[in-house]
Amino acid sequence: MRISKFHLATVKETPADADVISQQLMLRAGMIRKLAAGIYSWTPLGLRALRKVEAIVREEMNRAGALELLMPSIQPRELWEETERWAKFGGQLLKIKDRKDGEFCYGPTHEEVITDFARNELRSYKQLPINFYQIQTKFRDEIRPRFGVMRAREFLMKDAYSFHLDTECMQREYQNMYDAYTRIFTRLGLKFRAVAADTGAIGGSGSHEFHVLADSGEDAIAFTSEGNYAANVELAEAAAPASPRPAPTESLQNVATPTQKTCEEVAELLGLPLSRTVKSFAVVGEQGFVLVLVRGDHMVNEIKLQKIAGLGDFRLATEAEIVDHLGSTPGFIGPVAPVKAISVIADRSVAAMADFVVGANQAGFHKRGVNWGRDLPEPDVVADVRNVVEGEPAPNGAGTWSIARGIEVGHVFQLGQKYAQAMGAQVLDENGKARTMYMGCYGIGVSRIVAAAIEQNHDAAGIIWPEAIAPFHIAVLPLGADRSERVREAAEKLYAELTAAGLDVLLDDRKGVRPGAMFADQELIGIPHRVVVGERGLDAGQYEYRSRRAAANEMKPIEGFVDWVTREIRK
RNA sequence: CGGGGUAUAGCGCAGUCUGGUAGCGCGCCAGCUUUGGGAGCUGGAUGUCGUGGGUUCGAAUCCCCCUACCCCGACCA
Repeated sequence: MRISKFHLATVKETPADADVISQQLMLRAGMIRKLAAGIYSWTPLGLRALRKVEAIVREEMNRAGALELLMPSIQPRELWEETERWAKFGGQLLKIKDRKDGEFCYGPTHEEVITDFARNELRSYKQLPINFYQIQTKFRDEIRPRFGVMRAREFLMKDAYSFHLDTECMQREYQNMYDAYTRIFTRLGLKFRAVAADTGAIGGSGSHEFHVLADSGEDAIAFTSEGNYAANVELAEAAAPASPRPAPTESLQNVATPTQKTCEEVAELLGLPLSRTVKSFAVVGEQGFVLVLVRGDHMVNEIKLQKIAGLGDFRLATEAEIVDHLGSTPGFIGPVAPVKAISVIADRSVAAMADFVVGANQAGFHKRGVNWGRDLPEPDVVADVRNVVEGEPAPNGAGTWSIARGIEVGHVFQLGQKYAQAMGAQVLDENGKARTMYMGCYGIGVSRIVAAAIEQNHDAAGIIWPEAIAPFHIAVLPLGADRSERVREAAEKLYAELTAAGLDVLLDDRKGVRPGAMFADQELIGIPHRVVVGERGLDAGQYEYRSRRAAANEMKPIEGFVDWVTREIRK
């Protein structure tokens, strides 16, 4: 591609409303343009990167035996009523009406459509197992779209759905997809990690997420020092306390904490370690007001909390409810002597504490020397309801937990019969008996991968594309071509040869563009290789080659250069 | 949805408090010079000051409504 015939639209200034590096660089490089909140156009440059990701995903899905199809993005309400997700999916579902007032949604995912397709197409166990996939635009009306295409409302997704007669078969395909995903992210040149995950709104039994590792990632993932187990922090289990609860040594007393509301402030005032304080988190569940207790140095894990019987879809308590049940405003609340009956859920670490500090349910006061059984009843529920922290022991002798940040780019689920059951997707087995199919589903955020790759690979000058995603493999930069017929001809010849070798080549044939601007553009848009053609080099029979990751030029003989650089790029 | 903020040229911003000719930088166009790390000079084009209403002789500026966008919290590929 010649830049003179391409739409290269780089800018020097960082757009004001871009707050992560990938979004800044994609805008500066001219890869994407915002149309509305969370809705982007892909420019010719950006689309080249997107298509490369898409091509690798498609190749590996095909290699793994999945069949590509394409389903509609607009889906009728009736289908979503069958699984009760028209209501359950909530505000993320973009609902639209046609001219006859018929109700539709823009597909955020395709379990309903594919299950409908499968129940119509699949009649016999002989047609199973089968795995259908598509690469298609999805729309999720995110509460808060941000970070450019990393968390957009409209995005490109590869979604696959497999159908099976039994669980074992489903699990084999799950493993097959897990392996295909591993190949995909490896080929894309990304540092990634598969982690055990919560199933969320999609549902089902088993699930893994694939995360691109990057410090700017929105997700925390936990992995053990022994045994190679990794999980989303939402799921990572905290080991039960090793030692039993000590006997009380202090008596219960009120202490004045006039302005100290947080555990940190209270611990500092009392000269106690943060781990001696207890945080009280007020929620309202199906069975009323609940106080959740975790240690002052821990964080409540709301996903774990949701799984506790009787809580269901809990919500944070309002300030009025807190005052009503405990007699105090937030900041000084605790489980001792509530005004009204409440239930108490204690994290396992809290249940094993003695002589701890809690809010006194009185503004300006906390209680210290608090002990279970003596000063308040034993907790109603003791469970693991907190996030694990860096360095703490992992369960089952798996060493210690470490925490890293990741960007979720893939997710595989064993759905079981959830959708097939709700929608009556059955086939006849070898005995002529109707059996409900088992399903798996497997997603990859194609557009998100482009952003994630940048988060993981950039420097002060711009993007550094992994070879597999780069919109162009190599840039040819002629210096002084406006004055030198020789340079112009040599660059044209090199461009033709590299193109003939099957590479995606960008030739900077713009008139009157000075060298500094050429270099800056090539580095910003992240072309992994560049070759400078100038009078200096031609006199010496050399090109100046530079890898995007290198700090200096290498002089390469013109003779044999195309072969050499083609091998560099292909390896 | 709750809280906070912004809206002025293609982009980044000043001007608003204290009402009176709409500005700066980058980019864009033309010419000349320059040419190995985002060139210099000269000249030029570009705005319903987010929308609607009000106050006023006069509104980017003051008041009201609306809308869009951004940031912080509960979601997910």
